[in-house]
Amino acid sequence: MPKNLEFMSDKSVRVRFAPSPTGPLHMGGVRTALYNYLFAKKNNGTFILRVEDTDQNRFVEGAEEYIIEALKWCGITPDEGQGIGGDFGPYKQSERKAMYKPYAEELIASGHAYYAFDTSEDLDRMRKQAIQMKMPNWQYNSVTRSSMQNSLTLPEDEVQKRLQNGDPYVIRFKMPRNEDVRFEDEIRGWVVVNTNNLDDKVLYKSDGMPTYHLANIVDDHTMEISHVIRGEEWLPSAPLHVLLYEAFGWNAPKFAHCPLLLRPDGNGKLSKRDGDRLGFPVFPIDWLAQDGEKYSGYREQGYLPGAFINMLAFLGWNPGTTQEIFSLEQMVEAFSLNRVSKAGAKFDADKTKWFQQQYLRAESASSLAKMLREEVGAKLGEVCDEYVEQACHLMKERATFVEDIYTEGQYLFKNPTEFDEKTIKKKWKEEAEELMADWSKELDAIKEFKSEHIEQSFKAFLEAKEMGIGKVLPLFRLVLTGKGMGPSMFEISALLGKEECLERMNKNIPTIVELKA
RNA sequence: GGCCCAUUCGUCUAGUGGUUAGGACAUCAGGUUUUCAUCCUGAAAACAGGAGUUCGAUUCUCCUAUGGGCUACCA
Repeated sequence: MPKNLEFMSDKSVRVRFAPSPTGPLHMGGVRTALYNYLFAKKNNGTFILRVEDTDQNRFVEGAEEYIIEALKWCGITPDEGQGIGGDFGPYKQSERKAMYKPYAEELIASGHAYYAFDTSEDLDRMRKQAIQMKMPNWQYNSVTRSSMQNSLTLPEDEVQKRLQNGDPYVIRFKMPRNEDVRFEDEIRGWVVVNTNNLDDKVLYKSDGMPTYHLANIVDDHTMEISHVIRGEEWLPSAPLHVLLYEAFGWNAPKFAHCPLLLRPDGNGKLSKRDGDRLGFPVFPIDWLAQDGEKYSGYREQGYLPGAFINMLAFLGWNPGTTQEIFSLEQMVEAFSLNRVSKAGAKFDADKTKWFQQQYLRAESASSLAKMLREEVGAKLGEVCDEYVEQACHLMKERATFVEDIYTEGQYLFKNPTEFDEKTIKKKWKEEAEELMADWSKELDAIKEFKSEHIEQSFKAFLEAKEMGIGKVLPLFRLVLTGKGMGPSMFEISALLGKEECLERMNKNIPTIVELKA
């Protein structure tokens, strides 16, 4: 029996990716989105994008657009949600603002929440005092709330007066005392927390916005979310969420907390600054911060989206077989939450490159040619598509990025101006000039200028000269390409064509002779 | 500090009481190649420690250590 069958049985699968637009989405977030997407598709479900912008202070211009574009580049586009639409909108919490207050009030009416009038300054003072008394963890909770300014301690008419006055207030969850909250996480199994360790979280802020906790529960419920798949950093607040569902009398969705992405060096979770410091991107696509600082992305570094996604998926998930290269469709087929690992995974830049190399190699010469044109465009000069395609064919085995095809194989597009010193030193002997001049004549005599004919002619030339291939071919390579290494010289010369070859022989032999002297 | 989560080669991981502890990346050594890359072959490399449970623990339980997360009117 398929392991996911249980999810298909009662209600349909609806999952959401719910980032907040406080900046660019980093690769950890992309992976969470990916797991949501894979899970949804695997179970014929719906993948929803919801924007959690309840913190007006942290709003960053362009972040929402960035998220949508990044997901699009990765190929994990939502079925429903912000920027797409659907029957459960709006999908941006600031646009749902009006609907949260009644829910908060419902909780007050049922005794699960209360008004609190303490200001941020009051709370700061409490915390500082506590630290001075060597109690570093002051919390607004079942014991401290009795000495604070709230609707549990103040007389009813005083509460009403303050509310009518428009005094600022928040609504807090009344955390029950000494209760074990338990839930079964799809990845971790049973998690148990005692409510004595939990505080009276603010549900509704004095600015009229809900906090993440309230908005999250209300939205997940009203959007009929079946599974909450999110990062491990949410695990500590999951018990609160479970309690909230209970307080509302709603069925809670299933939870799955994914392991975090860790930095490859040292400790801690992967963060914004690690990338450019350690020499790899942490973002899917470039992000230009408002202070002008640029954070680089995989897309602009030349990674193929498939490679990026494949690599990400394997940071914390595996199919249980030895197959490592998976298209998005194959991943959907193979995915299941119970094969997601529990421990955090250190990001590995080398393996990422390896994935990229595999994906590049899997591309056809013609699609590589197309990409190369898009990337380096005019630098290629006036060459036909077929030529570019051949160049890609020759270079792709030794390239990691599309751009490498050009940077490593510039000589395919123009006569080299630089000649590898080491090769000159090692291979260019006294007789080289004459040898190459003779070979030039042989080249000129080749009627059908094809790889196999050039090779035949070359072999004959070697025999006539009674010389080994290792003495002569590197010289030919040096003259034509300026390099000491690369693809087959016969294929290169065939691609360049007779005319170009002869011209380079004429021009470059004297240049090298001069360099040698 | 408190709470929660985690712990197999350097890294990502397979493994669910009995295995020569498997694979991949990286590393190293051979082979192929004019060369480089690719490719092929091979090598080195791990169950954090300690108690239990058991005929037998990498696998189950507990403790310790280490790592990580959370601890805001942020998400």
